[in-house]
Amino acid sequence: MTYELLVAVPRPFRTLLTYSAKSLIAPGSRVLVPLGNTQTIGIVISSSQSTKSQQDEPALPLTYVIKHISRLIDHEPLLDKHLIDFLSWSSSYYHHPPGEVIFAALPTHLKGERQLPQPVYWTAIPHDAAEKKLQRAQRQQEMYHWLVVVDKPVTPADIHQQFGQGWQGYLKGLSDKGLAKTCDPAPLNKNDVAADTDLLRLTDEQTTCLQQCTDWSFEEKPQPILLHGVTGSGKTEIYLRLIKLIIQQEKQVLVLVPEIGLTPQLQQRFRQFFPHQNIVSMHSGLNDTERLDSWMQARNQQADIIIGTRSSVFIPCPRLGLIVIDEEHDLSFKQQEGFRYHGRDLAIKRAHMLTIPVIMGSATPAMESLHNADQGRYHYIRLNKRPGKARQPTMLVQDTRGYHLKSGLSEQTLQALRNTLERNEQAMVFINRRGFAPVLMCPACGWQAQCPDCSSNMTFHTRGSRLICHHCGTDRLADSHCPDCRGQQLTTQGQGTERIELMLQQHFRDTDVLRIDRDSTSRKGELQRHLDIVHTTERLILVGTQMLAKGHDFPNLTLVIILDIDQALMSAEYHALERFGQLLTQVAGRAGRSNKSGQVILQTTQPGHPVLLTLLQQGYHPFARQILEERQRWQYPPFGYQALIRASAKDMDAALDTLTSIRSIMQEQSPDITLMGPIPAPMEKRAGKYRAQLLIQAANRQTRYNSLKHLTLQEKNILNKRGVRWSIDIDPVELS
DNA sequence: AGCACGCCGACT
DNA sequence: GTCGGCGTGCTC
Repeated sequence: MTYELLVAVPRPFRTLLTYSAKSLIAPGSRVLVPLGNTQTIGIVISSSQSTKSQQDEPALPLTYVIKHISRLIDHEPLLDKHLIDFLSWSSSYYHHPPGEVIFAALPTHLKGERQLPQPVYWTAIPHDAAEKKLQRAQRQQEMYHWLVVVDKPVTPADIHQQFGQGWQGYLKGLSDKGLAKTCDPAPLNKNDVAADTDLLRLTDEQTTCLQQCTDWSFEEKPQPILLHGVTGSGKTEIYLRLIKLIIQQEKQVLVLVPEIGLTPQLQQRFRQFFPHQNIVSMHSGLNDTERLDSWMQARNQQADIIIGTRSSVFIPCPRLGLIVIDEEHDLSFKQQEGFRYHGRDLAIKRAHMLTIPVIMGSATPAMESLHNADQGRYHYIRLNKRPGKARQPTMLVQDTRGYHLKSGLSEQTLQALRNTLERNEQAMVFINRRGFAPVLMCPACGWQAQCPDCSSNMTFHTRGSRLICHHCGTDRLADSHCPDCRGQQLTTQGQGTERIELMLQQHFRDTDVLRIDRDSTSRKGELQRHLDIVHTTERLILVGTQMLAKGHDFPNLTLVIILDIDQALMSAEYHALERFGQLLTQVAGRAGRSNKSGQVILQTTQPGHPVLLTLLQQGYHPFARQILEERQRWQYPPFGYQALIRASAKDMDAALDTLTSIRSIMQEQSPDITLMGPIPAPMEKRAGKYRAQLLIQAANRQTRYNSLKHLTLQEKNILNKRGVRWSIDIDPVELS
């Protein structure tokens, strides 16, 4: 008797491969299989009795010989049925090869043949003479006391967190002395959840909101909840209390946060609220072993709460009861290369497949989410009040047309800065461009420093007088004179954080100017050091990029100045306005958070921009309405459904030719889709490759799916030469 | 993605 | 005469 397996291998194949095996293998298990003339790891997706023995004639004659697997690696499956179904769905939705999708969900260590680690727990062995035995071993004594006090089985990860480097030695010491042993895991403690005194801290608005979210969450078929809460309105407090209810039902909770959202403060708040729960995290700051540990704890149901960035949406959680998505509008939920999934959208799908609630929060919800709420597909609730006396800041538009700007700031803006500093308060200048100036040019002949590998200017950085390309990282010493006409002194044009910093230092000699951007905070812990300075210095000017917009609380900040927004207002990219509105609202939320009133100044040459005025005068929601109306007129998302096919090659024509071929294949089969392009990408050349794109728009998901499914089936018929690489991006958020 | 096969330039 | 350049095509 033989069995037939469908196996996903980590290769860009559009299909699963068929292998035979002598026994039935549980789906989700790893197998080693022959592929070509090598071996590779695969994950079994399905397993069935071979049809070969039953019928003499197969329905379709096979054009290949089915090979036998080399060996089974796992004795228990890594992934459960739900996760396999969820990953398969993701693979179809994004038209991405199933094997690559499945392997994207595995921690690095499990992508090979390494054995699944067995969970280990340690506990203290009570002993009367323990004190005496440990007299001369200070750290071992501390560890023993800790194990006794904790009074439950702990994992090596817990011990590591508590005792840091050298924990293995101390533990071994205890074990050798008969004072610690391995044991079975502890049962989950559903009753010791959170301190009840915390409930007293909710405001009336929060209490009502929590009640509503609770009711919605416990509906028979819960719909996603969109929690629209202004900055500082306490969305986290709602999440925590909703999570508590789910934990009490002995379920697990997955919390998705943006890439920079997983701050020590957030983890601290969770640990404080859930002192008895096992909280694990999953983010880019962990090494492969730590990631494996978190993954295993989630899979083995030891972790009650998993906090992580977008890839955490794929973590196995056998008892998942709730998904929380914080800052759901954040762009970092969308993977921008390879398997281009959206963590938020997949989280909603996963919750739907499991019939569990999902709550997503934001001060500036994404247009798609607001639209889904409008359509009744999501529940929608608001939190409008900031705690304490904090009020919304006043907004001032500063028309800079026809003014001579002193390195970017108008005289009125400088005056507002002066006033703020005189009151011993902090000001922040926000400019979304790092470096000194985006252009280095020759005033005589017009030459500009260009990146050799990208179609973009190189940014001038003062540190070491260098030119850096912000798209590919090319970095070289800046020219001292024009390479074309040899003569003149070169000049810079435009401004970045460094130039604003320098100008402010010269202008306000008695005030500290602190710059916060990727360049000034690249070293580990540097951002935290900078933030500490902000908290301990009364009077200060902060200069920075969008790093400043996210989550940090600056109590003494009362003035926010926003520069260089015209690009967003005039951009051809329809997402730019939405992003600008979100950024402005988030940045403005930094001003006047305690009992001081805040002011926001916006310098622009477009003071009459209608959407800008709506945002400033009426707020985010009316602004969003206006954008949605505009999108509806053009049938742009969320009213239409897009996919972007990107191609890159060593020359532009090759890329365009491939896309033209794709276009004709799609057009033939799907007359009901709109095809735009192919055109060269807005940035034609990047990192030495020419890039082109073809935009597909459909009236519904089904049409989009069918047209792209047809394309992938016709893959072999695409005219493709000269090393053209192409890929599909579903629901693109960046058309560059 | 790997890995092999395959047909054209500068080397012991 | 061969080593190796990476274009093309296949993997159950």
